[in-house]
Amino acid sequence: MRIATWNVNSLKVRMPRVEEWLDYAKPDVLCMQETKLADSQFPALAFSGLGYESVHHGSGQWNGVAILSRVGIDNPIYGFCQGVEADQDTRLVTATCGGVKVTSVYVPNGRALGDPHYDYKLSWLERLRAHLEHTADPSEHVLVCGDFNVAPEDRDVWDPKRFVGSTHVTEPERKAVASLLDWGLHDALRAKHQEDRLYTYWDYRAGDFHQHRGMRIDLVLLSESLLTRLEWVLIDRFARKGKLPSDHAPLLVDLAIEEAAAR
DNA sequence: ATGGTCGAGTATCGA
Repeated sequence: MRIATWNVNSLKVRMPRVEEWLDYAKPDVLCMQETKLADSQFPALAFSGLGYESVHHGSGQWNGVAILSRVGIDNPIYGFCQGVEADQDTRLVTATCGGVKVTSVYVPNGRALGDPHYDYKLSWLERLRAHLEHTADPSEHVLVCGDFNVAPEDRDVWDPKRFVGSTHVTEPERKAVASLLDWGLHDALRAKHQEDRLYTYWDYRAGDFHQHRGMRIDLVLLSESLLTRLEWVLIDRFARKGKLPSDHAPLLVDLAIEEAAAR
C-alpha cells in the first residue's frame, strides 16, 4: 500500500501537476495540504474519475486539507474531534483508508517568535496529540502525515546557523513534535535514511531549489505496526521541478499491507 | 545589492 503526502500550495493552480503525479506515482492514498479551496470548490468528481474517493476540509483562500483514497475512505473527521478545542482554521482531516487511520495535517506556520501565530502553532500541536489520543490507539495502523512546519533536527535544514531565532527549529516546536512520537509514532523517513540534505520544501525565492537550500518539514509518522511493515520512503524531487511546481515535494511510503486484505 | 517568488486577490499579505 502506497501512501503519500504533498503540500500542493493551491490545488486550483496545481491540479494539472497533481493529475500528472497520480498517473505516474500511483499512490493508494494521497494526503494534500494547502488546497486553498472551499469544500464546494474541491474537484471531487475529477478525482472520482481517476479512481479516488476523497474527503476535503477547507474554507477557501487559505489552508485546506484533503485525503484521496482508492482503497476506501471511512469515518471521516473534519478538524479536531469532539472533546478537543475547535480549530480556527481548516488544517486537518482524518479518515480510515484500507485499514489505516490516516490524518492529513497542515500545521500553522508560526510566522515569528513572539507572534500570536507562534503560540497558536504550539497549541495546535498539543491539540493534535489530544486528537490522536481521542480517535486512535498506537497499537492500531495509524499514520499522521503532512506539512508540520517543523524541522525535527538541525540536520533537517540546509544551514542551521541561518535559522537561529526563527520558527520551525525552536525547542518548543521540536518538543511538540517529539510528543507525537512519544505517543507511539515514528518518523518514517528517518527509519530508513540517516543522511543529511534530505529536504521536502524549498522556498521559491533566490533559486533555493537549484542550490538545494531546503528544509525537511513534511513528515510521515507511523505507528509501530506500520513501521514494521515499512518497505521504503521516497521524496519525489522530480515533482518540485518543471512547470508551475509547488514549493513542496511529495513524500511517499510503501507499506507491506495488502490493500484488499486491509479493506 | 542582505533581495530574490509565488498565490491569494487586485493592495498587500502570507509562506
